This record gives sequence, structure tokens and C-alpha cells, in this order.
Amino acid sequence: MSIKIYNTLSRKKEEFIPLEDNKVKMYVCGPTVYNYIHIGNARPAIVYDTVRRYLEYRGYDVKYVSNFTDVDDKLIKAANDLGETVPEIAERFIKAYFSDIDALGCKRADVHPRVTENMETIIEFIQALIDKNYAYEVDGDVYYKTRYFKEYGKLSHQSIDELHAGARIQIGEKKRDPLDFALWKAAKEGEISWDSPWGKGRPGWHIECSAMARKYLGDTIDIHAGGQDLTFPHHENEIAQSEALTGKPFAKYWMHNGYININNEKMSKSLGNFILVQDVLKQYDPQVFRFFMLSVHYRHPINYSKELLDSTKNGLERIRTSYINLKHRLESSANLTDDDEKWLEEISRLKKEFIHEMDDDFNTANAISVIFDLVKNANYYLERKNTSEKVIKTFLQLFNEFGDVLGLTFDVQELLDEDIERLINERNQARKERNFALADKIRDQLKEMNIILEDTPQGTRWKRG
RNA sequence: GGCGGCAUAGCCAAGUGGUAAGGCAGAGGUCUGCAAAACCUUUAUCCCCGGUUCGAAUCCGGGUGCCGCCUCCA
Repeated sequence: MSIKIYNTLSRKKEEFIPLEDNKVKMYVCGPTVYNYIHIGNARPAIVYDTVRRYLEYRGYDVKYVSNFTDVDDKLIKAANDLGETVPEIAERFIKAYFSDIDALGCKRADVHPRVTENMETIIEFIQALIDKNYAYEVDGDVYYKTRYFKEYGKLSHQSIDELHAGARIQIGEKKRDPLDFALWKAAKEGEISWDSPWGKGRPGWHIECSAMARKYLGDTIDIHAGGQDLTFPHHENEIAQSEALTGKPFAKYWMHNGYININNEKMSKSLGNFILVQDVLKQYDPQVFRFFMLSVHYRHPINYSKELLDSTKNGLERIRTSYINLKHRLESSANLTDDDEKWLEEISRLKKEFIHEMDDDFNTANAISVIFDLVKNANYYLERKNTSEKVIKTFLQLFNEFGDVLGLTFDVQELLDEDIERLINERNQARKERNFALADKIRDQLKEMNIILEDTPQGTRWKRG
């Protein structure tokens, strides 16, 4: 049994074999921090966080690095527009980024390197490329000689001549070949800049990932991931830079997630049809959004709509209700019942099933269907008169395990206020006395307070509405 | 023009050769003082045409439609 990953490089699912036994080096392209993140930015954060969680669940020691692009054209523009400095803008949106992805249940990376804090590394990298004759300087700009890298195009599966047809030289660029791309950009008057052997300037976009991935993870890493739109040119250029320098493969597995669509069209900052994460979170439990993201295979496009989030919300609710109901039965359970073994086996079967699905290129959609299988089984089990504490605990344990892997919390029940507990007791007294008018009144009253009561043979249970 | 993806029930979505998972929504039933939750039952031959095969949603060929990359973008 092994994990399979779809590798963009080979366009095939490949067996996952880490470079170093038991260790996984993973780099995920992070955001350019010039705005709040939209839900399209949230997808890779959630998807690769889940990949990481699963790899850890399977016993790997994962080192996860995700960068911030904290200086580039868009940041400079934002700074000018808002009358702030680039570092101020960056700082603000990095904070906002963390606030968003923390809410979405994404673990922090082991390292979140920033371009501005790795300038020396980047400059050294560029210099080394010049020394190897893979780059050249013109009037303070430095460009990469794309055609010198023979394997250029191997990731996006484009031949260099086909790419050539689409390539253009922007006004002001001094490339020798339209395919060449900037490693270093000379500063214009008044722009934020750093000193370099080629004068004041700042790095091009692609070089930062090559330089920082190498610094924090080494010449060759296991998994390099990002959105589909980064395949070309960003990741293609990273490969060109890194492999030209080291002569070694840059990354073993390349993973790319699909887009989020609005009305069947790609959402992007440049199209202006984006929805901010923070706005979604004003209306929905972040877990609902995360669950929604994981309900579709990560390589497929996912269409966003409120209707879909609503139906997702109901699904998640069902899982949580099942969890609450299991917990409710814990007290009234016996030590053992005669068919414990059969149930424990069934639960263990579901666990294997879940792993089997996740092993297959992180098929979270199917993994979720296994969770619903678990729900079905748990609910069915709860229909019986006598339950076993051990079986219930094993059910709960597996819910927690699945939840941890997917970054979802099913146990959302906190302790009740004394007032509420008192009301529930009063109502039960009324029911005993068959004073249903009073009982219903109290139930309505609690409903107003967002507490929903459910009567069962094992007593009244409650949940938040 | 080059490269690639997708098309499965009212909606969402798995499934890559053996006679269609799962979720949401809907219908009927059971349980309940009523309710809720839950359980049971129920809802598709997989865009079209042709081919390969004992057998295809799944492979091949040809259509149709939608989307993406090739330019900043997760």
C-alpha cells in the first residue's frame, strides 16, 4: 500500500517515494501580499495543508515551506495607490493572510520565507546563473537565457518554438530573446530597491521560489505545489533556474490544483470576479468552506455558489450531529455487548477504506464519502437499545482521526450554561407530568437561544442550531 | 494556431473494461405526546454517432458544447 501522486511532470499518477526515507520536503507557492486573499487563493492553502496532514498521518516527517512575495510590481502599485510603503502594505496583508488561513484550519508552514528577507540568497543565485552563462545583464536588468536550458517546457509540455509564438517583449524590456525572463529588475526612480552587483533593483518574480526553496529545503525537493496557472510560466521558469544552477532535478513531484470558478469562469484578481475569504467567513462557518473545498477532487475545477455552500453546510451538520449523538450515548452504554467484535471490525474496515482513498492522489471526495459511511454506521448502531462503550468510543475516535486529517472538527459541542441546563431539567419535569404545553414553551424558548432539543429514550440531548 | 481539461440523476460529485459510490434536495413509511434526530424504502444506463470487446460511463475514431494555459494570476 503506497501513496500515489499525480505528477504534472509525467502527467501520470506515480508512486510516492520520498528522497529521504520518511522525510518529505514540500514547497508551496504562496501569495503576493498586495490584497486580501480571495477564495481562489484559499484553495491551494487548504488542499496542500490537507496533503501535508495526510502525509503526516501516514508517518512522514514533513517540512513545509510556503513563501510570501512581499515585493513586486503589484505591491509597488498598491503602495503608490494607497500612499503607503511597500513594507507597510506587505505587513498588513500578511497579517490578513494568516488570519484567513488560520480560520480555515490550515496549519502554519514550518517556514514562511519572504523575498525581502532573503535578498542575499536571491542575489547569489542570480550571480551564479550569470557565472554559468545562463543569464546576462543589460543596463541593470538581469535576464535568464531561456533557450540555453534544453529542457525548457518539460513541465508545461510545450515545445520552445510553440512558446516562442506567444512570447512578447514589453516596452522597456531589454531582453535579447522574447522567451527570456527577468531575474532582476533595475529600480525606476523612487522605487523600493536593494543593492546588487548590477545596481539598485529588485528580484523578478520566479527567482525567489528557486532561491528560497533551495535555501530552506535543498537542491532537490519532494513536492512542489501551486495553482494550475503557475505551471507556466512560473514553475517552468523555476525549473529552468534551479536545474541550470544545480544540475539536479528541482522537484520530484509537481502538484497543481484546479481553479475556483464563478459561473463557470475562472476567478482571478485580474478578472475582478473574485470573492474574498473574509467575506465568505462573515456568512459561513470556515469549516463549511473547507469542507466544500475538499468535496471535489483537487485537480478539478470547483464552481462556487451560495447554494452549494448551503448544501455543504447541511452535510457537515449531519456528520456533527452524528458525533454529538454518539457522545450522548456514552453514559448509557454498557461495558460490552455480544457483537462488539463485528462492529469494531466494521469500523476498522472504514479506516482502511479512508486510507485507501487518500492514498489515491488525495481523493478527498471519496474520503468524505467514507466519513458518511461512518455516519451511516454510527447512526444505525445508535438505533439499538443497548450500546457498548467501547464501540461508541471507537466510532468517536475514528471521527476524530478523519477530522484531523482533513482539518475538520466534528466535536463542536461545548458545555452548557447552568441556566440552559436548568431549563432543560424543568422541561423534562413538565414532560413527566405530561404538561406538554409548558414543555413545548420551554423548548421554543431554548430554540430562541439557539439550543435545539431532541428527546430520545436515553434522555434529552441538545445541540446548537 | 499549439497544449490540456471537462461533459454522470433536480443540484453537487466519485468512479478509467464487468452490468452506475456518496452528499444535498424530493417522495413514502417507521419511531415520537408533538417535534427533532435517526432508520427503512424510493429517484440515472453516464453529451451524440460509430468502432474494438463475451462485456464500456470507462478503450479507439469522429462530432457537439463548455473551460483553462500559451501574457500578471492560486
